[in-house]
Amino acid sequence: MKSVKIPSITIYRLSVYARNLAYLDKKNVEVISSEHLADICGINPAQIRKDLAYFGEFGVRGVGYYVKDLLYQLQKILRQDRQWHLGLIGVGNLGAALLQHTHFLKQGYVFVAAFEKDEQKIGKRVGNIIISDIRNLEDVTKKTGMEIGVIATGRSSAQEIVDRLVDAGIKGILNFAPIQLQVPENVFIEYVDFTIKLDVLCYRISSNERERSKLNSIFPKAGSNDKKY
Amino acid sequence: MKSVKIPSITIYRLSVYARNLAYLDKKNVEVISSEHLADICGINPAQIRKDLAYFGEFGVRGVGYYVKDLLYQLQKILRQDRQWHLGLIGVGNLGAALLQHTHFLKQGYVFVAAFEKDEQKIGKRVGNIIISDIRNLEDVTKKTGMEIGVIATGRSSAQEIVDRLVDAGIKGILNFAPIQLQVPENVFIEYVDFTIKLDVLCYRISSNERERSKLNSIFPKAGSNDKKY
DNA sequence: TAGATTGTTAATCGATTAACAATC
DNA sequence: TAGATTGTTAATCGATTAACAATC
Repeated sequence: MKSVKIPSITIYRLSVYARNLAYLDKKNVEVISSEHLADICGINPAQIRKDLAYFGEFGVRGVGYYVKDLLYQLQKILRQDRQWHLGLIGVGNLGAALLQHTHFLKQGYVFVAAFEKDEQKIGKRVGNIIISDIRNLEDVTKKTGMEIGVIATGRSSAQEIVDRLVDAGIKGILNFAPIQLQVPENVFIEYVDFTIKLDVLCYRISSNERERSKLNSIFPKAGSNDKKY
Repeated sequence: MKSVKIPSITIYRLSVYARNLAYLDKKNVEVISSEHLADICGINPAQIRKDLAYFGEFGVRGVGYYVKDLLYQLQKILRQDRQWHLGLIGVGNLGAALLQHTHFLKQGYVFVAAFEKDEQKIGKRVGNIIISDIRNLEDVTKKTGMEIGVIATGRSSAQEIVDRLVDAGIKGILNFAPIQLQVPENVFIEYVDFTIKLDVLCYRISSNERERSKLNSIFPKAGSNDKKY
């Protein structure tokens, strides 16, 4: 009865596997070992086998995994075997780019609505979508069968929008706004935050340089002996 | 000599703390406890104190942290106390949105160049940047003092571009292309991948529904007894 | 001083990986 | 059968958190 709680990071990797299997399939690769797939994904092969074991046995011992078959199984697990209806809130530069992001469509994600508070933008078309008034959020959400809200507003309005989406019955939120949001436990939220990733990058570069200049002052020349990878 | 390796996730959280401290400072909050800050960031208070302890003692026992002071210290650690020069490769919908992303500027990130292979786009202006020919990547990188490459191309060209950026001396890459990239060990890379996040979201929604319908068939009504959070 | 909150240790928790029996 | 690779266990590694002495 009590099923094992599967970690988010495992699901994340499943999606990486599926993506790369789709690529291999397109290249007409028919069979792949966990070791080779691990190479492509930048992951440990035991990790892959462990991740898959949460859901069943998909491989053939001594052989590996049939690409088409494993891909099919993963798509079923991830519910990539159907369309998902997205709604965008906040049609700024980023929001507009997401509306026109063709990669989503290939993956089964379709925007069915977009919302703005800016009167100038309401009624305009971006991609295939006519922008709605944010005041009609609840109505349009229900009419269009929106299932997932994509938040591309600023920090200040994000929580209020989330509350309204939750009340309207939305079960998932992809948040691009730089703020931690509150949702009830049967609603799920994922954060996309590239400013933080830039911060991490800059820290790593700086601390690497600090490290090197320290080494250089002790062993002059040592740091300049760069190897190719 | 051998300094403790600080986990990426700690740096990630440091950036979250800094962001929220900046917000608190703007609201004229002067002192904050780890418990309250933890609330805002959606993190355990012991976690915050542990993360900070990697870098020093920034608080006052019995009091908490002075917002302005801690913010200043974090910005110094993260090297947010200077400008960073970004270069964009691939000016599609997403790339163009990033070029015009005003939030970056506030954080000290400035695009100094953008590159395309599409002749139609070369020479056009987006935001403050004139798009360069990708063939001049190495030249323009050096001339503009580009430090970080932001990859917003498709999967197929990403690795080749990374190799050229690395040869041109770039030390950090923010990658939006859906592919695992190879870099030498003194070059750092961060991935932004919102399609995967959508996949995780859909899995969570689906598995939650599967769970609920299972419960409902055993204890009818149980699932409909929704509590507010 | 009494109350509060930090900095830090030690315990807990969870995720990764090596190793190998099972088996194609 | 011999060789290869999975599925799974057990060991390792690392991150989170509770607890509390230090101290403002």
